[in-house]
Amino acid sequence: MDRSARMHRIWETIRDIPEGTVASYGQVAEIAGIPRGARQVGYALRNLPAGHDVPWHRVLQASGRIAFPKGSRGYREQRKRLLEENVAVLSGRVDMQKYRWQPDLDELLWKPALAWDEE
DNA sequence: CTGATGACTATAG
DNA sequence: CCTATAGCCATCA
Repeated sequence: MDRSARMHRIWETIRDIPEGTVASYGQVAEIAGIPRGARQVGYALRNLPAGHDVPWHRVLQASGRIAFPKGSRGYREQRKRLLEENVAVLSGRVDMQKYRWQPDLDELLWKPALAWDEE
């Protein structure tokens, strides 16, 4: 699997995160079929093409914190987008227990199945 | 090839 | 809560 395919797979996975829910970088990586690939998820997001429709703001650190430095432009933008879809952000943090995305069994099985074909 | 980097994570103090 | 540390791993210079 090359760099481009991996990034596309990550972006696709993030597109599946429903409005009003969130996921951690590590969770996105696992679902995308890239174990221990949290940093690669960060890399893929950093390289989003212009005009994308990827809901990047629904991806947070495992602790529920926004990855951008507090007060930075990205931080403010992400916080704003989360609040817009009713996800509470208190002190730069989201309650993961409450908002964590829980994929259907369908997605958990179907997605990895696609990954196997491309090895 | 080698070392530095980072939208990460878990653990310890 | 915060800093430090150690793993992690694809990219990049």
